[in-house]
Amino acid sequence: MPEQSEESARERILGAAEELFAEAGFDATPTSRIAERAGVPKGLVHYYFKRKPDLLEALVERLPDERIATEQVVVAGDIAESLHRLVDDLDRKLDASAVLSHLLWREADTHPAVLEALQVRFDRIVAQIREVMVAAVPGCVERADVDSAAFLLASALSYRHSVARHDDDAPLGMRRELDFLAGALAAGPMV
Amino acid sequence: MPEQSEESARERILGAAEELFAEAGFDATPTSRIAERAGVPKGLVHYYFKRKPDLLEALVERLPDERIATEQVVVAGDIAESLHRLVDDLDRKLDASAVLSHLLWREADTHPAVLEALQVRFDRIVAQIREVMVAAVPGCVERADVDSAAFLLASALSYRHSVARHDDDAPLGMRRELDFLAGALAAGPMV
Amino acid sequence: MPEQSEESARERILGAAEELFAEAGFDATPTSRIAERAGVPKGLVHYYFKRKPDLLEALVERLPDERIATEQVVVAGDIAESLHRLVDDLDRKLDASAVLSHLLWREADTHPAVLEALQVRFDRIVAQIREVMVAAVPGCVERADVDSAAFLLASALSYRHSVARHDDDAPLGMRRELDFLAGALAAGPMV
Amino acid sequence: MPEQSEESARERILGAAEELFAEAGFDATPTSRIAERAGVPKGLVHYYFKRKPDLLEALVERLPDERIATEQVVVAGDIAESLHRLVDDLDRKLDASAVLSHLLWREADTHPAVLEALQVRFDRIVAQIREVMVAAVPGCVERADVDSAAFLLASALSYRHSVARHDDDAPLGMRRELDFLAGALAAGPMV
DNA sequence: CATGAATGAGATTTCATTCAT
DNA sequence: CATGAATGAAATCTCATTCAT
Repeated sequence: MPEQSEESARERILGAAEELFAEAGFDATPTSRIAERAGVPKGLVHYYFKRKPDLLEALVERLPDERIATEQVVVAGDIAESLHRLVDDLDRKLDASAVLSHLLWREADTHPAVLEALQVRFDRIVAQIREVMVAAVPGCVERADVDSAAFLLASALSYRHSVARHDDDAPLGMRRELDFLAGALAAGPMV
Repeated sequence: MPEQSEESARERILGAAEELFAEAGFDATPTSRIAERAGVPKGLVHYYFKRKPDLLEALVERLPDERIATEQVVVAGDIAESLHRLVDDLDRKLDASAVLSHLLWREADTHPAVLEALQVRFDRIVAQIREVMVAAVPGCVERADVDSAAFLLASALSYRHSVARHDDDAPLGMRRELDFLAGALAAGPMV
Repeated sequence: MPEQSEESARERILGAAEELFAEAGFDATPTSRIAERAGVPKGLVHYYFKRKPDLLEALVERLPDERIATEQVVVAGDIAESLHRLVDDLDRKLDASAVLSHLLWREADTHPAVLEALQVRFDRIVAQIREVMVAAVPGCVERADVDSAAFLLASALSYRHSVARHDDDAPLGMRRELDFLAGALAAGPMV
Repeated sequence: MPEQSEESARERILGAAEELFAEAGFDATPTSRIAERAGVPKGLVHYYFKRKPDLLEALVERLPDERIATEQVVVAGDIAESLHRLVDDLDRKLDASAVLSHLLWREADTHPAVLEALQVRFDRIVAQIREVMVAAVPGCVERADVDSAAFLLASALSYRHSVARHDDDAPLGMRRELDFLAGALAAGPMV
């Protein structure tokens, strides 16, 4: 007899696991505490997830697809503005699953399924940034520069959303950095 | 009676702990396994480190100071070359304690002492990059641009050394990105 | 909706239980695995057999009656041949329920109903062997010798069918032993 | 601080395990009950025996060697008496480890180490009986008859000590059967 | 009738920590 | 100083059984 049956018991368990794993880490979170927070009996956790790592795998599968339609953020000819809009959108989507993202970063080391999911995601973000840059730059632009800028930006984004989130007082935006990158790209091929 | 007494038993314990924590995480590493790998009896671990977290704290104190003398890497007027030399040096120093860095990053969430050490280290790297940039740029340069570039570079460096280290096939160097940043800074204030 | 409804679901459950109990023992076999092998939902096992031990009792009731018509195996005057035929028949019948026999023997210790069934069966076999011996021996024969021989033969038979079945390379027949016993009985009363 | 330190804690644990396994079987005996009966904390059982099956293996290694000096039981020329003395000695030795023997028989199915130990033991008993028979028979004797008789007797002995032990009212001795076998052998080659 | 989600007691196992020697 | 037996709290996982549908 489920107590708060709005959400299915399975869903409540996953939610509780996500929170607790993010708070204390995978290993430091007993399944009993997950059950407690989810408001279900201890046995039910293992009924749905035979082994504890299965919880992690299920969480990976809940990772939202943060793909963004390139044409919706590109402002033709204005790299800086295009990047702002892209980063805004990415931030929003990444924030929506911030807890999840962070916990996965922590567990990537020891859980291959998690590691793979994260690498796929990073590559997707790099590709997306590159796409927007190319679409926004008016004339032609050095492909190597675009790659460099995209890699730097993706690193900074990922870094902030996974590692540097502890630094609560840091401003979320990256306006300064985006302007800098946009300017560098607009300046055309460096000699 | 220590078996391989070249290193002190205490040192061997710390070395074993560093390896094992990095491999499997702090929580997933039993002190008994640390003793085993260090080749010391189980009791000795707790003799030197009363509580398990004491091992982590001792490891933090082993963090080498990767400060680099600015004047040794700066090539006046050549930002790109200066950054290359700086990143080379940083990479070398960070790599020397790569395992340690990574493990600390993993445990930052739950061990405040570790978190603080990491933030101090990140800030130190940003400052150092900024110093080198300022010293290398010939004329004046927008302070905001230097800050942006330094932040982006420090992010990418930290990201690689803590998180992205799994990606074995990625080239360690960042030549392309460094050239790009150097060019952007050399181009002078963006409009 | 039974999937392979040739056999009734109840029958398939008993068959699966017999196999699994024999493979791993009663305690080490979860009812869920019985359901799985039988191809029925988990709930159905407990629907037909309220408690797990009920499965064992139902299996005991399936023990075939291996009684053999004495007159069909006795070759008057030829003890050896008579015993051969008897043992052949018994082997066939016991083999038909070999799995069941073995599992019951394993569980006899802890399930009184099973123990009783096995003792009844052993006594029946002794009696049957005795009957055949008496019918086959031409003249008179020491009753004590018949008893001894019957007991020895029943022991060897039971031993093989319950315990020693692991020894796959042992020949099933006991020709040598039967000839020996027949000769001993034929030799008349020992002094 | 051991409570009854006459016997070592490890020894008390093995003793308790032997008793309980024999009473209820391996699977039905929780390690917690073993600890309880041994008068040690639960953790100590797993300190000495990492996995539960390790307890069984340790018990197998405690199996006494019931070898008997042939020359001590043989009464030259008197097969019956020789067999009596042998069986008496074997009974005594087997009885000394009766509980252990029986429990091992039960678990042979699922624990290969146990199975092997038991087969070795059975073969040893057959060989010993054969030796005594050959030494006691005055003239020459058919080798096949000796083999048959030895196999029958070993079966009956093993059967009684492992399986048929439930039958408390059965007399332990086998005087009748031994006399019968001795007579059969003494009668010389059967035709 | 049949089902499978739900339950909770309890089993095995792990492990940091203590402490007598 | 150093050791490893001892301890017990707690973790993961299993499973017979119940019951609403």
